[in-house]
Amino acid sequence: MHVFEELKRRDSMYAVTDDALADALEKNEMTFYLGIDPTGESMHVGHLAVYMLARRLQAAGHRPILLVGGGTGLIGDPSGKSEERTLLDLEETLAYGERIATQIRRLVPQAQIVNNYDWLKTYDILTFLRDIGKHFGINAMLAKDSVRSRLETGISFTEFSYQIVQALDFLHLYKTHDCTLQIGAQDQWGNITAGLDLIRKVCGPASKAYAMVIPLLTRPDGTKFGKTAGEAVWLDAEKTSPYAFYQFWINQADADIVSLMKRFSEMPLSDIETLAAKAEEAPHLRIAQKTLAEEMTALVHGQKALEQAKNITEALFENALERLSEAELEMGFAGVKSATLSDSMSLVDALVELGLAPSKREARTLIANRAITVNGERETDDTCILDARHALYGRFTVVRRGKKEYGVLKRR
RNA sequence: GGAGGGGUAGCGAAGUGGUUAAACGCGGCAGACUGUAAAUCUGCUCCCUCAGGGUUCGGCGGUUCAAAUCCGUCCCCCUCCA
Repeated sequence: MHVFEELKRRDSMYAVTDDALADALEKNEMTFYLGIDPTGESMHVGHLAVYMLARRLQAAGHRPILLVGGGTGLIGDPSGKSEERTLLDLEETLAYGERIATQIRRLVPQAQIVNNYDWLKTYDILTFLRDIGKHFGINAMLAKDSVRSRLETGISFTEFSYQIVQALDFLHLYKTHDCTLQIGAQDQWGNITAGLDLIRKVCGPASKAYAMVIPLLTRPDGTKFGKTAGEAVWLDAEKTSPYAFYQFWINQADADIVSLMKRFSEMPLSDIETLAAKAEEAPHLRIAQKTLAEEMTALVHGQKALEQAKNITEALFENALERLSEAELEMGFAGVKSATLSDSMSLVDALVELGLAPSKREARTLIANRAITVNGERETDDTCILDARHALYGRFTVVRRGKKEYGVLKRR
């Protein structure tokens, strides 16, 4: 099956500018680009979908350029933002850019990585206004969703200009790298088409460039994909442990998992269908969730981290902490809330200290409600004191609230 | 400008002088069941601390032994009239 058709079937295509793209993708080796503005220190799981698209195109023989928006990040994309953002520092943006580039490199190994700060930083204003600005009609710019939705609440000239700056990227890559396709998420449509318009005006009607955007991830119940308890699921292992990342996928609902597999997994569609059939027959095994969790965790964090995540999952959910080695305990709980303990501490204080309860009073309530477990044993005594007797390997005391929230006390 | 109705905990909504920290529903958090699911059932859900205390019913001021409840005043919302 051809990539274009495959992408359609995988619900990974929301819109393309021109159906001739199907042909172009089939006949040529195209160079395409995908950009991200480094507005934070890590990407999250929501960013992953479009990088999977990049991988698919790459696997189909096309050449990816992954752009880090050190320059555009300094301007601020108004898309999807209801109000003006405060500007980020240059150093901060560049530092974030470094970290994000590292993540990108892992997701799409052989890709070329560029930073638009390199060509935007020296752009002079007269050239910009005369050679570029002339090609942009204010009316068209105002009509873009990203701007129009802000006319009521207000938008600065800086953010208003964002679409031009991003268009400049596409033009630059078109000219210097023969890049003829930009991909992105649905909300980037306006910015991407701005680039196409600019290319056509600067390079003439014979120029040919395309856009392809993926649909937003939506869930049947309308809740947002990519968050657990309101927290974003990050790709950075420091911010979201590989175990938590694995769990995020494991916890996807049956109703969503097949469409998520189509979007994220690199398994052939036929295999996904087979898997979906199996899952429907025996939903309790959650084979689809497990398969996707494994694939995504291995991709983002590597095979070793995946093995750990699975091992920890097994021990935790079978309530068999003793099965974990000292090293596994240490690594497994690396990402969970922890506190150090010199001698002993009351369970109530420990719950507060670990952030598992907001106050001592609520800690007691949780204990009374049978929500608290120490090293896998339910503890219902709110006068319980944690000391050396509770320490696994003489070092770790694992406190759990509810089914999935953990904290660990580490003895010095 | 005039007439009426209303502002109660995250949301919706009872309560119109005293056992009311405030019914009930939703949401949230747990427990049972299960598949780390859904549905269902059960408990908890103003704040802090051990017993006990503190602060709430739009704001402020008053009456009273006692106020979400009565009085004054101010602010905001809705409907109708001008």
